[in-house]
Amino acid sequence: MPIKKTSSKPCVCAKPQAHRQAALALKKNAPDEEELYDLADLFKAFADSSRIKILWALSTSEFCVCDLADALKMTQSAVSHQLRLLKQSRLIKSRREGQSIIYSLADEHVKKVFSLGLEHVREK
Amino acid sequence: MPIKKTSSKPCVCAKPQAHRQAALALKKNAPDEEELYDLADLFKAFADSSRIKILWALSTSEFCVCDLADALKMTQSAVSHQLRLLKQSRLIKSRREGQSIIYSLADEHVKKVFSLGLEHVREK
DNA sequence: TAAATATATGAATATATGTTCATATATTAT
DNA sequence: ATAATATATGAACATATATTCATATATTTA
Repeated sequence: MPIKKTSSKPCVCAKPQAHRQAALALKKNAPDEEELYDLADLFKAFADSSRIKILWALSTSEFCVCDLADALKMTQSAVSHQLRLLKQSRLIKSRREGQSIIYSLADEHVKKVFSLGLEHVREK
Repeated sequence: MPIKKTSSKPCVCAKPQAHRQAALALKKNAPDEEELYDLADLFKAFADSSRIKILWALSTSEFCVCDLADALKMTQSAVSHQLRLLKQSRLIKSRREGQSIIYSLADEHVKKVFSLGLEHVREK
C-alpha cells in the first residue's frame, strides 16, 4: 500500500474551532479502524446487483444453487462464486441435502438491512 | 453488456416442488429490477472504508473538506472525489460558507444503516 | 487587481471484482 | 463400477473504482 499524503496543513475554514473540537471527539469515540473495515466489507456484500438478487431470493425462501440460477437467470458458476462470497461474509449458510446444497440466510440481519435500504431508495 | 447464459435446464434437486413455487412467488413479489439496482447502488456508497470513515465523521458533526481530510488522514483530492460520489448517492448535502464547503448527512437514514451494520459486525 | 486559500475535477494508474470457461469434486442412480 | 447430476473452483478477461497528480474554479484578503 502506498503512503498517503495528508493535506499539507489545516485549513483556515469557516468553522475552525468547531471542527477542531469535532475532530478530537471523532478520534475518541470512533469505532476502531478494524471495525470500520469490517463495516465496509459488510456493505460490499450488498453492493452488487447479482448478490442483492440472491439475498432477496433467500429472504423469501431457501434455495439450492441451480434453482437460484434458474430463477435469477444467472449461470450456475456465477451464482456459486457469489454464494461463496456471501458465505464468507457470514450472511448466508448452507447444508447438503443429497446432491444439492441448500442455501439460506444466516440470520435476520439481512432482512433488516434490506428493508432499511429499500425504505431509503423508495423515499427518493 | 455480454449476454448471460442461464443454466441449461432446471435441476432435479432435493426440493424441486418447493423451489418452483418459491421461484414463482419471487417473480410476483420481487421489487422490480430497477429498484434492486438502486438498492445495490445505495450499498455501494457504504462499501468502501474511506467513504465509511467520511460518513462516520459526518454522523458526529458537519465538516468542511479540508478538516475532513485532516481528521481522516486523506488527501484533499481523495476526500473531494469521494464526497462527490456520496452526494450523487444523496447521502450527504453541502452548503457554501465563505471559502469552505460544509458537508453534512442528508438525513437520518445513514445513521440507521450505520448502526444496524455495526450491530451485525459486532455480533460476529 | 493580485495573492492566498478552499474546493473540484480530468487524466492516468493500479487494484479490485464479476463473469465466463473449463474442469474438478461429490453424491446418487443404473 | 459407471454414468448422470449438482456444486465448487482456478485462470483469464473485461470492467469498475480509488487514489494521485496537475490544474481549474471560486472566494476572500491584502
